[in-house]
Amino acid sequence: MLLFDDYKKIMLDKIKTIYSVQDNDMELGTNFGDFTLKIFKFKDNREEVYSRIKSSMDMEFIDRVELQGNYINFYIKSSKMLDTVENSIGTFGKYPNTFQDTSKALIEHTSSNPTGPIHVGRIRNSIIGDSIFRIIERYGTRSLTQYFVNDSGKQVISLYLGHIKYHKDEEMTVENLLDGYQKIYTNIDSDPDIKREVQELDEKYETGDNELIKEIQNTASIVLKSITDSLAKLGIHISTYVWESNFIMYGNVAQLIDSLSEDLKSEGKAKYIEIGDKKIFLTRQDGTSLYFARDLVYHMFKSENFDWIIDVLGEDHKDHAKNLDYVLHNYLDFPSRIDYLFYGFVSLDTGKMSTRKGNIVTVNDLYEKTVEESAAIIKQKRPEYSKEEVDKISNAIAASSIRYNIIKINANKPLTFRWDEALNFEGDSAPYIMYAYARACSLISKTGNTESSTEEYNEFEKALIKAMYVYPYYLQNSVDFLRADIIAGYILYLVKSFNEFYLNCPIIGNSEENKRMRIVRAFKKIMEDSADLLGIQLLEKI
RNA sequence: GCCCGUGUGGGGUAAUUUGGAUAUCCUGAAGGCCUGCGGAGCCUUAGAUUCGGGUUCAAAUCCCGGCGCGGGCGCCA
Repeated sequence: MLLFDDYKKIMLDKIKTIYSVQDNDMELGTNFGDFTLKIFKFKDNREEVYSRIKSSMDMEFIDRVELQGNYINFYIKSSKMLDTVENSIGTFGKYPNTFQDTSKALIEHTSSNPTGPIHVGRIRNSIIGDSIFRIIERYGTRSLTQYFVNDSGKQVISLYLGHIKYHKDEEMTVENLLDGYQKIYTNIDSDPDIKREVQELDEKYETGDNELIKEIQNTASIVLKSITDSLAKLGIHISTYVWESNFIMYGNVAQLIDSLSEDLKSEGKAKYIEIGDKKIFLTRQDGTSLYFARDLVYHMFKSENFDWIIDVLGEDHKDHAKNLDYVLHNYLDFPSRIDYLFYGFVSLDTGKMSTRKGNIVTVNDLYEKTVEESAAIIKQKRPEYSKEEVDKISNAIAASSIRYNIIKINANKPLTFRWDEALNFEGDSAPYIMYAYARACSLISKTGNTESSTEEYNEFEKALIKAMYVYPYYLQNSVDFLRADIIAGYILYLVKSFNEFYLNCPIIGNSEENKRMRIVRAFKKIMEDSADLLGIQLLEKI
């Protein structure tokens, strides 16, 4: 929960004692006042409504109240907004302050099958998950992230078998494993032996051959390591891992199927549950379990320790999630709050991404090219920087840029990856944001820390102060709708306000220096706070 | 075919939940600022709500239909 001087709420509460208005009748103003109240429902006597509301607005933070058409616009004193931000930072080290929630949240994200490098499509999952995790933490809810490692099923068995068949005496490197995996897939249709071997291993695996399960876990963990290395480059660190095989090893899947037995129907030996006119199978004819059953077990497991479960899923999982949710709530008394966050697929401008056709861009490729490109620009713009500085900055730009370009798009929209956009560092981009921060830092390093108690602010100063003050409203919204793109939009708005201020308000040596530096120092803090939510790495020099 | 989602300037994108003022911002195009505290900047101009109906004082937003696009319809995951 966020704690700050919520002027909107204070005004609304007061207005509610006079007239019946809804919370959403008042919103943040854009061009017309700091806050604005819709009074269409009072339009027959709006003059009277206006004058009664106006005279009730006797709070100290009110600058003025105006009637414009069917709206009442409220202007807040900039000095009060700046005080609010500064006091909170001074007292609590952050604006807004938070009240620590007692509940615990678990965000499951990425969970890519450990059968290949992570590409720019899958990374959308990780970036959304990690940003939502950071936002919820910031909001005051204790959270962890979790990667569900899918190490059962034919895909991972093929990875294991590929190594045995094609690279048996070689070291288990990621390259060898992926090569063997590809070979299994290209040969499985023409070679009945391979099909049979996969089948045999699968049955052995499912009946709980713990020796085999462990060997396959080891194999998968090598590819998994390469995935988490890619994530780490973007500043994404998973708190916990859960191996799907553990649920088979410890018999949880069998238990679940037992406990549901009254609700299950059979077709031969295969068991299914009926939802509407659909049959959702939990086990196969041979008794082995299916994804749906294992996912039920996994969710029940998550709910044992967490009050709030968030799953980040590709939109191809929509039906699955709907059915899962239905069974969890109607047959299993699922105790936790659960949210499913879906995201649209990422395609390339050359068409759909396809591992088999080789039409993919891996995160490692993208990262390397972005580092290269930004390093070239830094060398040109700042030839005096050392190699270490160039390295540090270009890595920060690459991680920030990749994250920002993906998170700024509303998750449920499809996204087309384009190299020229990924490598554009102007306008709505991470370097634009990082640069504004560096400018602010440069000013701070050149000025002293002096007091100022001016009440008068020009339009640029006012706009920037307001942009800082409204941060909690954006944060609240992004938590309410579990949307990280709202924060991206906010940061861009904040930075634009700063750049306009910077160009129009000279500071060093100016008579307004002390007043303006108060604003700059607050801006620096809000930037650090908000950029961190998206994993944008701010540097004092860029 | 059926089900779910989506459609905003040349390209991308916000506002759509909760109907409300002049539809945001970026890019690209045309022009401009600046011996400037860091130009990865700032300003100006032109340019958009898929089509048809409906509800409403008011529709990008809600409802119905068409068309386009994405996803799903496995004893795969």
